[in-house]
Amino acid sequence: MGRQPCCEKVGLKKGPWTPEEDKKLITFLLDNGQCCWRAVPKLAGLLRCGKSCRLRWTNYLRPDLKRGLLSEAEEKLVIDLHSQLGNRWSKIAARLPGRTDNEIKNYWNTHIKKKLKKMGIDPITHMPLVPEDQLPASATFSTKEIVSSCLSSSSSTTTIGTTWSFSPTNSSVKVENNQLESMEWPESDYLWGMDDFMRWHFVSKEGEGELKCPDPSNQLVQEESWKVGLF
DNA sequence: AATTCCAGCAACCGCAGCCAA
DNA sequence: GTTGGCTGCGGTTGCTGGAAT
Repeated sequence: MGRQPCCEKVGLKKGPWTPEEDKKLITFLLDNGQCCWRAVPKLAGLLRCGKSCRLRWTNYLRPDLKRGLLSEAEEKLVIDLHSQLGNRWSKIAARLPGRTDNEIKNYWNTHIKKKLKKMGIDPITHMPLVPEDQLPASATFSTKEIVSSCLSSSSSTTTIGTTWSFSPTNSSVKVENNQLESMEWPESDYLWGMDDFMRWHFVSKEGEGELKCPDPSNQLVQEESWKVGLF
């Protein structure tokens, strides 16, 4: 039997969206809001699958999207979140205002993966890419340190990062997070809430963004700085 | 100048999860 | 408890433009 397709594909257009199609979709969604995606193409006068409309809207047409390359701070945040969450792009994207899961996934696959490999870090495990026979008796590696030193020579104050201590003799790996106490936390605990994220201080630096750890004594000022810098 | 190669990115596909009937 | 529909997610594909030959 099998499932029915999400929509009747016969006669539907595929491939790149035209400006006219974009305009129709934007106009419809701004006028009516997001309702059931299945009905959107019909109501908006588009020969597209509802899924395709949702994707186009969420990834490219939404007015709150940021475009362009990820800033250094965003890149570091993505790396850190990936070390905690793995390929859960939507969860990672939720921590980066104005960025989409698809955008981050693409950026990871095309830029960050290569960069990490070049740095000697396994992009999957975030462990150092060192042949087993070359490992010291015991060592401590920090993605924070490696990433910070390799991504930029500027003095970053970002304090996000995961520290891996492992001992080949007993194959034990100890994972520590500079912000978070344990990788074993349930997601709701070890992920930052949006409020936590908003407390970070976004500083414009020669066109690049940078996250700074907030001064706990002046949280309100830091929060406002972040918002101003970001938007 | 023409051709080939390759990186980057937009878009598609299939599956899983959720929810209502 | 089961079934079917819808939405969202993650992996993958394929097109495009720039670089290399």
